[in-house]
Amino acid sequence: MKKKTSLKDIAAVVGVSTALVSYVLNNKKEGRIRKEVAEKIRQVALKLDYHPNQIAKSLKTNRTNTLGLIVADISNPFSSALARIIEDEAERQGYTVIYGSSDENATKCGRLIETLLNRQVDGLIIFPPEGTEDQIKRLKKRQIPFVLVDRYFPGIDTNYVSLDNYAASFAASQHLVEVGRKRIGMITYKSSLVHLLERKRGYLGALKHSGRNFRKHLLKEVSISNDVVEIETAVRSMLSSTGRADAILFGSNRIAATALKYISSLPVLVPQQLALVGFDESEIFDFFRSPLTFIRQPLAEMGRIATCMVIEQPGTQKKTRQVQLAAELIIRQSSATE
Amino acid sequence: MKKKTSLKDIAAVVGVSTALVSYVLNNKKEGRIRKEVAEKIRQVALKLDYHPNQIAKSLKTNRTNTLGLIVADISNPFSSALARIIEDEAERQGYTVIYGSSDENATKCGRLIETLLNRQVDGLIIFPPEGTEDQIKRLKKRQIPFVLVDRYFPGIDTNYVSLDNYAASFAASQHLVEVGRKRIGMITYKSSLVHLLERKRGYLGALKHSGRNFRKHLLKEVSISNDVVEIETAVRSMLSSTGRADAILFGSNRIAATALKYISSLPVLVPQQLALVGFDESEIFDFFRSPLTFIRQPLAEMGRIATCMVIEQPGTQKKTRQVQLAAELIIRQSSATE
DNA sequence: CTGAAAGCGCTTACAG
DNA sequence: CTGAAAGCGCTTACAG
Repeated sequence: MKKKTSLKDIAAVVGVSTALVSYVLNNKKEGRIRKEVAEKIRQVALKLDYHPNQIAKSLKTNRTNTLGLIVADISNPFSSALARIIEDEAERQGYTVIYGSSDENATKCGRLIETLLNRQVDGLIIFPPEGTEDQIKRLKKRQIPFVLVDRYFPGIDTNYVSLDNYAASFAASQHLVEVGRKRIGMITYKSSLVHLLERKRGYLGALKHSGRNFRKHLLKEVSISNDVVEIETAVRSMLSSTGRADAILFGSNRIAATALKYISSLPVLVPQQLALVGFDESEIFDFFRSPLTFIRQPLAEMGRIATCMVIEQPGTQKKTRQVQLAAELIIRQSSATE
Repeated sequence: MKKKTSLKDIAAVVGVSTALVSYVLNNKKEGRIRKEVAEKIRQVALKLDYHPNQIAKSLKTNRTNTLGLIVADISNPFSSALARIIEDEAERQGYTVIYGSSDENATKCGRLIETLLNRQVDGLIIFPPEGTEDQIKRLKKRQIPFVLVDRYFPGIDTNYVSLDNYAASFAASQHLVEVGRKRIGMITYKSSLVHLLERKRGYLGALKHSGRNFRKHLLKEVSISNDVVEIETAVRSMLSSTGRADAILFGSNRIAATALKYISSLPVLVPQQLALVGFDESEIFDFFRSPLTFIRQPLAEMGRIATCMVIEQPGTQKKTRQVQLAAELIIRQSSATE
């Protein structure tokens, strides 16, 4: 790379100090600098194609105007949709974003946090994986501005933006009850992450509320690694047992994708024999033989609020803010009344 | 944020110069520093929870170990899949990545390049939108290490990694000929971007090669903004005219997604009356009533090569490298023999 | 009103 | 062998 032109170069040409150049180019001491000098400086800056070195500026000001984003996996549509919203909102406020994928792995998340912090990001937006409580506590203690998205830890008082997963899951299950389903099942992740626990709790709550019995074999918890065989096995056993499911709620769009592919290959009628509801959105929901009923998360709002929270957060730790957003149940053919 | 501990703090505690601390912590003058001093420094660093400030380091070394990535839209699966591969490869080599979405807009791309450069990225990986020739030339002149991905400009000698789009499109069209299709259509983008021109050229080439006539009404070029109505209109007119299409090749996964949704609503049999082939991958291809035949791009290779190219590129401009990767045609039901 | 000097947190050529 | 000094490219409190 060719050497870039610096304040010093401009100062040398014009015959003033770098300080003066800095003032002029940042419009700092408006009017208090001689017109001709200011004009000359601007001209030379243009001619030498000057572009400020943000790194140097950051070292001095201790602000990088950079946000660190740690998602589960940038190639997952849920993550990348949020990444796009965060990018746009960050740009609007003059920030750029560095990203990393945790793969739901606590160790990798820890490494990522360290890397981003070493790069002096002004704040962190994190989808925390299971087992990262200590990392989050440490961030708090170090007074790093950050906000948790999608999930959070009830035991730690932090900023977060999340869906009201309990209500969303309750509403979806309730809907299945209302369309006359008797044996409603759920496939979700085996995890201690609160958003997933809430989804399970919402499902159980709705069953109880409507006097349905909870049947152990209709609640399947699969590994968060999204193992295809495990999900197919779960579907198969829910549909083969004596009290076979007549409805299934999927705990995530990844689970739904795998399960739907498998169900497509089975001789089961949707929704007649089996009603289905998905969590999150996915283009494939439109292409399943009966377009899927699903729980829509307000991603735009979620991303925007998270970005604003972490940027606005003042140097001095004010009190934390928790936001729970409401989901919307989009009812379509896969859960139509029989 | 609390003040972080710096080399100075450690030096003060131990009673040595910051230089010495730097040497020890970077294992620079191994053995040439007294054991006890080195040990003491390491201990204090640990106790004070020292983490090097990459910003300061960067200012001095003129390297940030950061890559700038400009995709079309991070929320598009094609972009985000590549973003993930680039992230992984960059991490392996000790780099992090800043991203931005151009939305296929030249002005936005220019702004993005400036922003990333001001942040002193060590290199740029770019999906250049239409009309960015001057920006790319400028990058070359400034001797910024960069690599173009997916598309490139034939008139500018740069590094790039792209698909052999001509061959891919030729093979797909040829395949449709071989399964007995007579009136093969294509819906692609109206664009001067070389990868899209090549796709069109491959289609036309295959027709010619097999003695098929090119029929103007069977080649539809739609706006790159992916307008739903425009794509639906294209499909409708290809299927309604007298010489109606009995096969369609889609020029991108976005076009395919919209077209497939529309075709699903029509009383047309796939593949009996209409064979279909898509470009790129998409989960929805599996869910269309006849799983779609598609052209698979070697994304992993593409991302990896691009990342290595931009990192390896030496300070002194060596000669550029161009890579064209071969696609794979995945044949499935949507183009099965009648 | 104007601008020289100090310093952000590092690295490393160079002097002793 | 050991380590003090200079400097990367900026900003801004402060002196004149």
